[in-house]
Amino acid sequence: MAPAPRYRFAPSPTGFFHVGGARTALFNWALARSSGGTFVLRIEDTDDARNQPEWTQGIIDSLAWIGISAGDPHFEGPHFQSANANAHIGAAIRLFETGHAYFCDLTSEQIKARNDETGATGYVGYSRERNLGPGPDRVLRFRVPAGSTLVHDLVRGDVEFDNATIEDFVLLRSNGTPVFLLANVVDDVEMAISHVVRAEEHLPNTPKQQMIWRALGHEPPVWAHVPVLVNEQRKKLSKRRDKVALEQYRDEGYLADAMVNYLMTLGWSPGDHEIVPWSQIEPAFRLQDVNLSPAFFDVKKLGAFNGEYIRMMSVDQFVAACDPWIPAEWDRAKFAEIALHIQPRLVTLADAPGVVDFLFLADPVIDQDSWDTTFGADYATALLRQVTEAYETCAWDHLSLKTTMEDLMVSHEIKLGKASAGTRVAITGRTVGPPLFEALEVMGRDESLRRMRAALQRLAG
RNA sequence: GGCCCGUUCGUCUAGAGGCCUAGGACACCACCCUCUCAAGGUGGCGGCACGGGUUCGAAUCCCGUACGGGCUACCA
Repeated sequence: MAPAPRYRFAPSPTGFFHVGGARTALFNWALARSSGGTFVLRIEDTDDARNQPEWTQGIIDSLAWIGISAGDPHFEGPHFQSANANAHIGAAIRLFETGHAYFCDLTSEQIKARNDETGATGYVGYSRERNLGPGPDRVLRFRVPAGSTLVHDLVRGDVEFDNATIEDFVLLRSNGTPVFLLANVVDDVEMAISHVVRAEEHLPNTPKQQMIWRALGHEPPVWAHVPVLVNEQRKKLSKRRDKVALEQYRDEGYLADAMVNYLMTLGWSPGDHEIVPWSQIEPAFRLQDVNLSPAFFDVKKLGAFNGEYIRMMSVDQFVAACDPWIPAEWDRAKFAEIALHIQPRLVTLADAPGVVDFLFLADPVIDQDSWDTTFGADYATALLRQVTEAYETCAWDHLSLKTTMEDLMVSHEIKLGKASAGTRVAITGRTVGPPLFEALEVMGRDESLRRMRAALQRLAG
């Protein structure tokens, strides 16, 4: 029986967690869990000095947010590549001893100078037959064999590389430190990684890694290169130009479930319906079904998913989920009363305070345009006066408030939409917002009347 | 430049030679519902990059072209 598969996930610690990385992590996670295998987290930086503990913690936190929990039995790690430097160097020496690698004392400048003479590009095996031993200022290079290298890729099929196009690449720098390509393979071998699922950009590196695997005496793992995520210009998502930090979406009130679900629809399809819980995605995901072409990370569609997920919550869940975005001084009970009415109106949780702030502020922030257009109507001021008067004595529940206004509007021959506009602006300062009568009920008679009278005064003055 | 990968509505996708008059979702538009805005409902717009093959039959297989992207460090 074949051993349980081991999927390695190797984000580089750069201070944030990339949405593209998140998707790759989810792919690996689904595969590891549904196969009874293991998701192996490896922090990849060969230089220990660059490993920032808080960055690693950030990655672990972000993974946990999207459901990839370090406490899960299928989760292993984090492993640190830099901690394994001795093994990397040991492997390099073995490659030298077995003739798979050789030392070279040429500097980059010297190589460039030679190339200028010969018209060659890259490193063309200048020191291959010089039988140099180890020494200061010498790099160890892999002796790329003649022939070709065939990479079996679960997503893309067989890809053949002509070895003549692959230069004798460096394994050990002149200062003796291992290069990532080597470190990677050594760690993969040591951690018994069976599947390498990563972004397409790594495909050109794969023949090199595969050659190292074989030179080290091991069969390469199963490769799978998934398409990259791109921006509207169809360029790979980059930190400089694009919003790529998963943490940022979390902080803006995108739900983890929505993000996970959306990410999984990029390059793959869960089937007849695209809004599906992870419990259905996990067993359904297969690498064979992953697309070959890059996918645009569409924040608008993410927003649509997020709205769906917000609406799927119970009101209690929704209130609890909003809490981090609600200012500390706001009355929680009052927010809970209005929550039901704003739930279907949100794209992100961060939008919540903006649509109900009028309930909590000392005075509404009057939008001048809303005010001008609303009270530009000839009936508006008179009607507001009538409504204010009636609201002094009518029952204070949204149904009574509504019928009271309906009784008053008939003489003006307008519909409720126009009739309520003046009160809405007086109360909220805007023409758009949650249902007016429910908002009035939550706000209470005293404060509502105060605002309506203030509006009348402003109209008079 | 070299090597590699890719190409179905604007976007994400379904599609494994006949179920395709190419299906769904987001976006957009219209209408319905409606106290505003949303949500919800109904409908609309819109696509197989191009050219050759193979086949009775091609979005699907093959070749070429075009276009796009990725990689090309003693970074990871």
